[in-house]
Order: sequence, then structure tokens, then C-alpha cells
Amino acid sequence: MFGLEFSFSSSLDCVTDALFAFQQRAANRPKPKMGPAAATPAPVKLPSNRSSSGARRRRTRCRKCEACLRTECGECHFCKDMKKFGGPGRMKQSCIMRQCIAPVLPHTAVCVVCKEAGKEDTLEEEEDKFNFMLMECSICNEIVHPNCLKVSDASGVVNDELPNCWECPKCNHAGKSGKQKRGPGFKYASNLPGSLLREQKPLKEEGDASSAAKRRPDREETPRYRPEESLHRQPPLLSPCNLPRPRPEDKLRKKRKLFDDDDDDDDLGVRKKERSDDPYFSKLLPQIKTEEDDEDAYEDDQSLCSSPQAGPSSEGGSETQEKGPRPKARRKRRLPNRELSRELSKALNQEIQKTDDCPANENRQPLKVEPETENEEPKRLFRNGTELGDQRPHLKTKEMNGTPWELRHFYPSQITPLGFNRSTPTNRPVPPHSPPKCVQMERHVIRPPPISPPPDRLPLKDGKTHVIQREVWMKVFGYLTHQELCVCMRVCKTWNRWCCDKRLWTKIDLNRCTSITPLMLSGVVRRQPVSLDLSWTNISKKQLSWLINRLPGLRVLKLSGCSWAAVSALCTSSCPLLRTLDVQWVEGLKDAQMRDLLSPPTDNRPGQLDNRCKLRNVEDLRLAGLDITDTSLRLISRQMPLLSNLDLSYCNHINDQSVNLLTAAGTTTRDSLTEINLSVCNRVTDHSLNFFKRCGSICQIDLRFCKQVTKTACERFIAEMSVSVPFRLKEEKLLEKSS
DNA sequence: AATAACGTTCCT
DNA sequence: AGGAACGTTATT
Repeated sequence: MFGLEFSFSSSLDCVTDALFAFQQRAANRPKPKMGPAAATPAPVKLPSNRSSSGARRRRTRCRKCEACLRTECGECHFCKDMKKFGGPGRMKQSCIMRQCIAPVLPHTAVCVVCKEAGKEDTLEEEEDKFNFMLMECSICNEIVHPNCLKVSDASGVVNDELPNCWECPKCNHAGKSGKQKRGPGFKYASNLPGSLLREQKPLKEEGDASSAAKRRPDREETPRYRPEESLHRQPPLLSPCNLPRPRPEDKLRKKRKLFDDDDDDDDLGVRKKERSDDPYFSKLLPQIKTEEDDEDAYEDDQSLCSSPQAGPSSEGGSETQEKGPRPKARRKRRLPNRELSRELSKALNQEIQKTDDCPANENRQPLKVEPETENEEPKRLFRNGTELGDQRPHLKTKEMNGTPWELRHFYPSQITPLGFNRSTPTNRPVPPHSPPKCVQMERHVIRPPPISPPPDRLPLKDGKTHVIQREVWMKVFGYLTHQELCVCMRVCKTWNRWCCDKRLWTKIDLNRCTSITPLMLSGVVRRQPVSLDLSWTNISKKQLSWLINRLPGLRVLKLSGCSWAAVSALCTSSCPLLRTLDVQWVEGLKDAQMRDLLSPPTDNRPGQLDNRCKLRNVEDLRLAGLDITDTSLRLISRQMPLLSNLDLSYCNHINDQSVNLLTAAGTTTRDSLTEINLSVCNRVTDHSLNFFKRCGSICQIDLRFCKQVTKTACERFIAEMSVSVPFRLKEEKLLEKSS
């Protein structure tokens, strides 16, 4: 009732709100500050004549995204606060796993001009749909039908990331950016692990991709020098050079669309030509609709933008925009496509090489070169390939090559919920896209792939559709590498959407991508992988935390070679579905840290539902190269009842007693363990083999390079086990169940 | 009317 | 700066 009254006057608002708040919180909080400054500008719909900075309309769940469709985890911070989970209910926040990735305007939202709701559903044409859908300005917060606006000398900038969000023509024209530029629907900014802002560096040279590629990775800790990294030179790398190259002489004119911009012509012509030059495309898709071309051009911007030095950074763009003409200029003047491609290729090559070679790191920053005493030797052993099993999938050329590139293209084209992009009522020189994604990452917004379902068939120019259905295409796409998929995503809007299907991205490999950028992270979230490899990356804690919270379906997480600072994100983030956790060679991960990783949430009160380990469902745990002792193993055997595969290779503190612990009566690991890797554990002796006899499910015991394990003992083990379970020596000191 | 939870303020 | 609290909105 209070709300009803004071929503009509902002000044009254202040007073009543403060009073009300005072009464409300007397018990829990110190007295609130009084006066206008302390007043809460409630997110009440204000009178529409407050046009320049009206109150923002609160958004609500889309109820369609993956997060919305989940059930509450019951484990996260916010769940535990909920009354239903026994909490006090003070925080009133959504389960962290259920935080909507595409919050929508409420049903009650209406156009400020005509007072009517969105009418896009009644229309067929996309242009009409756009003009009659409600658009909320992220600057002034006004909600209008674009069609109801009379402004003609400027146009709106659609924010592709958030449904029904743009910077309205008025604000855009007025050059407003302001503090409100953050835009609506960004509730996570304060609740979730911090800003990714610092991942961005100010733009040095517009479009200077080569310098971008040479940038110094930005992270909490400098990457460590890894002896092995320099030892793993990769063969020449694939790169966007493999893409058809645009030719400068190609100046085909693109089909003009109602809302097209002028300055995309070069890119578009070139790209179209590219496509028609390619016999593959020209045969397969002779008549594909090309309206999405300027999106492709944007993609290039995006790619460049993804490197910290590229693209306007800074929150809300206000700084950059006010400092000079740079952002505008950048948007206006595009590099000719060829130049762009070349720069991009160069940048990517360097990026890839940097990922590859340690020297690339060396020339950029002071490295924290650590005296790798104990671990150095083992690492050298590791480098010689796969004899120790498939330890290093990331060294496969294909994956190594594909990764950095494909991630730079994670944001190929931008599609609004209605598949209508850059819809600008009038022509204007500036590409009417939303701010570059790096800026949006700073706003912590990651939006899912387009909300509207992708078309079932490919639209052709003549208005018909291609005979082959999407699912058939999907089967074809299923044969492509991620790299190739990224190429496909540039073909057209439809392919772009199809290729973003998460079925095609169940495994994402960023192994050794030394600089994880916000763009990459958002690309990952959009694809919702089941398996994610971030090994040997410079990912930061905040990034990882942010990521995990948005990957509710993640089953496999590889973090080998990352810093403990980053990995510690797992202590606070919940990933109950995780089955495989790889934290090999994580610097600083010792017993104390293992305890943090494995211990139940500390703020659990007695009798509360969840005192279970956050990683209780892990079946495959890779701890190679860690300085952990029996203390950790005790925890592991207690907290991971499903643990089947345990890698303790290169753990110098592991000994027979450790094995005893894992296989002791009463432990779950005794029966759950099927494979254990103890290679290069020099304290393990023949005696351990006796302990393994009591493991009911053990199938593989890797004792290679254990100095104190003898071949004789292995043979004796086989002989003694032969009564019940036949074993064999697959290699020296590598025991394997034979059957 | 009840429930969920968005977005801002306040506290540490 | 990060997190807790809480008024208030949106939906059922």
C-alpha cells in the first residue's frame, strides 16, 4: 500500500521509503541514513514524462532458458537462504543455477507513447515485428514501440544480448551514455563474482589486431613458466588464413535492406563474393538469403574486440566515448574486409602461437619463473607423449589449432530475439549494433542463443526454403570440427543459429589458450558445453566462478595447470553435476586447499540439509603433480563415494599408507575405484599391491616409473589375483584387468 | 493473498 | 568492492 502511494512522486518516495525502511529493518540493521540521498529509488514505473531518466522497468524470468527450466539446486548460497531450504529467507534471491539468462519485460509493460503492449506477435514481417515490439532503452529506460517514435535523425542501437533492449534513438542521438548505460536486467552484477571489467584493456589502436594479439594476458597472477610448454612446439597452425580470402577488387553491391547501413558495403560485397567464389557454397546454397551479411562484418569487429586491447572498453562506454572520437570513429570507419582479415589472421596466428609456445609469453611480461624442483622432472617425463595414457589431449594438433580461433569467433553474428538485428528506422553512418561484446561482458551479461527457435529450413532468396531440413544439416554439422563450424556460422544467419546448437559443442577445449577473454567466456556460456577444458589457461577466479555458475550442466571440468587462485572458485561455486575434475599441476593446491575444495559448505548450520561435499559426484579425479598427502586422501575417500578413476601420478607424497587409506575397510573408494594412476610416485612400494587386492572393482593400476615397485611384485599380484580376477601386465608395472 | 525474486542500498 | 539485506514488483 505504501508502494501505491509513493510511486507517484519521487520526492515523497524518498521520505516514505526511508521511513518505511526504518520501521522494517529496525531489528536487523543499524538505522538507515535519512534524507534524499539515502532514499531508495524504488524501481517503480514512473510517469512517462520523466523521459530522460525514468525508472527502469523490472524484468522477469523468460522461463524458457536452460537456467529457468532447472530446479533449485538447494545448495547455493541463495537456496540456503530460502525458507524452503531452512534458511532465514532474507536474501530473496533466485537460485544461482536458475538465474535467467534472458530476462524479459513483464507482461504488464506498455509503450510509453501509445500505452499498448508489444504487438509483434500479430505481424509477419520482421521489420514490422521490430517496429511493433516493445523496446526498452537501457539509458533512459523508456519502453516504446519503435514505430511510435517520431525521431528521424538518429536511430536506436539494439542490444542483442537482452530481449527488447536498445539504446533508443533519442539517447543514441544525444550521444548519451551515462551511468545508466549498464542497461536493464543486470541483476547479477552485484551478486555474482565480480566484474570482468578488468579483463579488458583500453583500446590502443583501433583494429590493430596484431598488437592485440601481442597483448599481455591480464590476470590475477602472471602465468607461470612451465618448462614443458616450450618443449611442445606445434606444427604449423591452421588459422583463418584458411578461410577464403576476400579480394579488394570485389565491390559487389549488396542487396539493400530496409534498415541497412551504408558502411557495410565493402565487407558485404566481399563476403558475398567469397561465398559465391566457393564452389562448395555456390553449389549448395546458390540462393541463400544474404541479409545477415552485415552481421558478419560485425563479427569481425567482435573478434578483434575480443582481445583486451581492442574495442572500446570501460564501463558503459562513457569514459571512452567522452575521451575522444575513438569508439564512434571505430564504428564508422571499418577496415576493408581484406585488411581486417589479414590483421585478424595475423593476430590469431600470434595468439595461437602464444598459446603454444612459451616464448610468446616471455616477450610480453615478466614471468614468475619458479624453481620447479620436484615437479620439473615429472613434467619432462610427461611431455613424451601418450605412453602414460591420454593425459594430454590438448596436445593434439587439431584441438590446439582450433581453439583460439574458434573462440574468437564465438560471437559470429548478432541476432535479436526476433532474429532481427540492427533494425534501425533510418539510415545512419554508425553500425547500429549494440556496444561491442567486451563492453557487455563488463556488464556481466551473457545472453543465450536467440530465443526464437531457429528455422527448420533455410530461407532462400525467392521466399522459398531449402529442401534439406535443419536436422539433416545438423547431422552434417556434427561431422565438422569446431573450427569448421565457426566458418559455417559466417555463412548466413540461419546457419549461424544452427551451428550454435549446444549439441555441436558438448566439448569445448580452451586448453592453453593463455588469455581467456570475456568474449570467450560468453561464447562458452552460450554453447553450454558438457565438457570444458581450461587447462593451462590464465583464467582468473572471478572468471571461473562466473563461468561455473552459468554452466549448470557441466560434467567435465579440466583445470590442470591453472592457479589455485583460480581453481579456488570451486570452493564457493556449486557444480553438483560434475563428474570429472582435472586439477593436475595446479600450483599451490595442497592439503589445505584440498580441504577447502572438498569440505562441505562452512556456513551450514546443524541440522541443515546440506553438509555434503560440493564435489560428491565426482567419479574421475585427476590430481597428478600435486603435493598432497594422506590428509587429502582421507577426505577424498570420505567425500567422494562415486570415485572411480583417480590419478595421483607425480604425487611425491603418496605412499603405501595412502593406498592403504584408499582401500581400507569401510571406505567407499575401496569398492568404487576402478582405475588408479600412481605412476612416478616414488614412495609407493610393492606393498601397495597387497592393498589393491581388497579392491572389488579395480581394473587398472598404473605403477609405471615407481622406483620402489618391482616387476616381480606385479607378477606376484597377477598370480595371486588370477583365482578371482585375471590381471595382466599391459606394460611394465601397468596392471590391467584382462577380460 | 502468497510466492518468487529484481534491483538498489547499506554495511563491512 | 563484495556481499547481505530488503522494499517492492511480477506472477500465480
